[in-house]
Amino acid sequence: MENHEKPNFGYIYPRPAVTTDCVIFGFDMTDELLKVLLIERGIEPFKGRYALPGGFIKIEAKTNQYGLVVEEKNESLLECAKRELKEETGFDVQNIYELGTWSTPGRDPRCITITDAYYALVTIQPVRGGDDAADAKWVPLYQVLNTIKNLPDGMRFLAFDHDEIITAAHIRLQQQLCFEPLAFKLLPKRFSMTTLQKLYEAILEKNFDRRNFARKMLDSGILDVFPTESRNINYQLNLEKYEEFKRTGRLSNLIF
Amino acid sequence: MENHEKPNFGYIYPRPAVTTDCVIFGFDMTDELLKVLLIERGIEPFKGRYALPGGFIKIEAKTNQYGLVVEEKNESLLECAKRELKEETGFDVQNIYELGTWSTPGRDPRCITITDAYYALVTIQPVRGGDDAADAKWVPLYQVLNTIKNLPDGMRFLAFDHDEIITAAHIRLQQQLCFEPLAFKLLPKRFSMTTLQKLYEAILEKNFDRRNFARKMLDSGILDVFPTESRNINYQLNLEKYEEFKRTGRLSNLIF
DNA sequence: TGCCTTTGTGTAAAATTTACGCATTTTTTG
DNA sequence: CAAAAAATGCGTAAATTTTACACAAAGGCA
Repeated sequence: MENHEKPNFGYIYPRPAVTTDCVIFGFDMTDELLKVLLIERGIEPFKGRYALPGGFIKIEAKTNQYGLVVEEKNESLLECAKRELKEETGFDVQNIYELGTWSTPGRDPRCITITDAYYALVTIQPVRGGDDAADAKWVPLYQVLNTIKNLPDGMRFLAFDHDEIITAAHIRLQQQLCFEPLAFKLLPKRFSMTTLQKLYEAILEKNFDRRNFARKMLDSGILDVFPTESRNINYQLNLEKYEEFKRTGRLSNLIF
Repeated sequence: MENHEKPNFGYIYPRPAVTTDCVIFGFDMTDELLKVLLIERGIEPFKGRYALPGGFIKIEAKTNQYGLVVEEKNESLLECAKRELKEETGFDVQNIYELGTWSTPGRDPRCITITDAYYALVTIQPVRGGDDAADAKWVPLYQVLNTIKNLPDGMRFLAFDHDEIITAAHIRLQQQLCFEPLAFKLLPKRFSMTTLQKLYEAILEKNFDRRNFARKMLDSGILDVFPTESRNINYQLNLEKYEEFKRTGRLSNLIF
């Protein structure tokens, strides 16, 4: 990382540095809050501020005896995002989606840096005894967004332009919920209807009628039903039926 | 452009080259087809093949007497996309949206290149006597997509990975149509209801009932009505009312 | 045990979507 | 130019979906 803080000596045709950043969403079933995973920065710039996990793309250049580049190997941006996530938070993320690029001149004080932002959905482990990744912290999304919204003009809460990225990620998550069964990726395999509803409410910032919500979900046919020991019922997403529903059904049936 | 074809001599910490590409959509009212603007490449690689307009991001680096970079100026990726569009096609594009990045290793035979793809919506000028931009060509989208779909495994129609980009752009356009009045940006200010319907049908690849389509559009309240000399009626998007509708109305009312 | 909360199951009214009918104007074509 | 064909404006009735709300049974808690 520190490599890139140096000016690019002797490089006549400048290229921007390229990073990835990732908004990791998790649904905390204990307090029913949608949360994001933030990292406290240990180095400048923005030392001590919270930031999205991320880092520079890895390119391995092999040079011959004359210093000429004879072979280059790079990872894709998606691979970069996954690798950085694993390194910084320990998460092996499956459900990760591209959000967009941020490239405003001056966004990184060190050098010209463009970032490709992602968002990922994980299930927060109910028992999290001591984080692997030091300084990683689950923060309620609404707290972050409110803080950002109420900031004086020109002030920022997170490092770099991560305020903008996290705001955009939330909007995207809301929209994406209309086309994909994203919510289920934030839950354990089986869940109660109430939990599912709380999650939808947390993401969309709306409240739904309990009975209408359940009917809509069940009528869509994408859920398998599992009785529990108690009177309660658990549900599980049936992926085949969901794909079928996407093809034949009215997608707007899942828009609330 | 050719600058970047050289290996980056002596640059110890390699960075990828960064480009933008853009899928320009236009609706041809003469034949009621959704079209995309393609450029025939005049240079290698992929000389003679069609490609999306685009190019490398501009960074101006000032070096001092010792060759150290003392100041860098860059454009944002969006600015880059707009500039390349203007240069290559003559279009001064207003309605342009980010699509995503493509960064698969090896996608550019010259060097490690990642591209940030955009899609733009323009009104095709009814009279286009000779294109400003040589070798720029409006091609029916369905023709391009069909060609791509029916290609033998491993074969490509457009240069680079532009097959994938154009396919993704179409899907995005379809989805975006549910949240934004995108279609109107492909039409002249005033248009007939039939034209609007044909455009929706072209984008979504579905047919609608004429009377139901018109009612849905008119009931949403986002259109202003203008009589013509003949019995026919013309319409025009009312942006204020559309914003109002986005806030208060059910967005799915505009999903077909 | 009694009270409160949560969960499962409905039902009726309102709103929306869908599927057409028909007369009139405009365009096409022999 | 006139007849046929296609396009346009204005409807209505049935089917479906959404919304609003009632009530009984099960579980948690003082």
